[in-house]
Amino acid sequence: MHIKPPLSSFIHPIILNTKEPSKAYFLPFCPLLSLASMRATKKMASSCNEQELDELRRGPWTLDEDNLLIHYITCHGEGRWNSLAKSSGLKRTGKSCRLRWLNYLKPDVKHGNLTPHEQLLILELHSKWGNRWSKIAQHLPGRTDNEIKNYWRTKVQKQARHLKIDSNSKRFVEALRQFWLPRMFEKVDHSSPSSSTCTSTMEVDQKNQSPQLQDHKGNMVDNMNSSSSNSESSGLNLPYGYESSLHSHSYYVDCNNFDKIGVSQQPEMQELVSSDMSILDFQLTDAEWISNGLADTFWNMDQLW
DNA sequence: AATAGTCTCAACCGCAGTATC
DNA sequence: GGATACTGCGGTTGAGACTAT
Repeated sequence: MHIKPPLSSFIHPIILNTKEPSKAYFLPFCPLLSLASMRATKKMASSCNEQELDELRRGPWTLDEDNLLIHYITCHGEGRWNSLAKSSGLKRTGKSCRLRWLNYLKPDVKHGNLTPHEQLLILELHSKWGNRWSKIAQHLPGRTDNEIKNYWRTKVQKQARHLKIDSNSKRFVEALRQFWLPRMFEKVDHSSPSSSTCTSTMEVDQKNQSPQLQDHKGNMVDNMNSSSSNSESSGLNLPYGYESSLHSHSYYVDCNNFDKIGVSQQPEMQELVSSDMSILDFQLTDAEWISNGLADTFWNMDQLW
């Protein structure tokens, strides 16, 4: 396929970073395509004639295709994807072009691992909205719904499987709040230069708790009490802005002052804090399941992140 | 080194909502 | 108002990379 080179003045950064495109294949020669999916493709692209359908490409995009799409959108703008697909010379559906642009080629799309901030935000927002990936993605600039969805499936659901808990269950949500969110706060704290002078009580508590949780199964409540009393007796003014108190069968994080902490200086987090959601404000009423080794599992799962 | 199992993530699919004719 | 086209969303798939045996 001969494709005009992109404008000399236009060098898209993603082209420099993109993976070596996998071998591309044309629809009629693709052994991986089932008859059903070919039919589906034909049905989907109902506006195309038979010959066009036979030439429609699927599968990974090549560098040339990427360049062509970028070049076309640079000149004509995005949107009207079906006509774009036809006019650009790409043998792709409009849907495919749109997806490639929005998820990968668009200049403001971030690539690379999610930051602790972003991971925290995803956990928070998913607790609030569930699998509303696009809505969640709106609060993470540069991240796509697809990326967030993949993150959830590969990282979060993996943890759920590991724990043998349904990731949609209340128990799992509680586990997230109980263990992950504090850990994420800790990570955010470490990763945020602006908050480097802060010492989170949660962090202190966790440093104290973690080995105990790992080494002494079944003593969770006592540990909690111990930690709680430390926290309370010290009368700490939580520099992190939230209070953590641990009671015999409950674990309570007060986010009343949450807006003072580093992480919540981000607009998205401020929105969360100001919302009616009290995501960090939870009571653990069923503590025994944690003491049955769940905590161990959680605390040992940093390696998975 | 070979093989099997697992993980990641780009891409696809079906569907629903909206726009246009 | 109905038909058709377009767009966007969430769920799913599968190729390639990675890891364990």
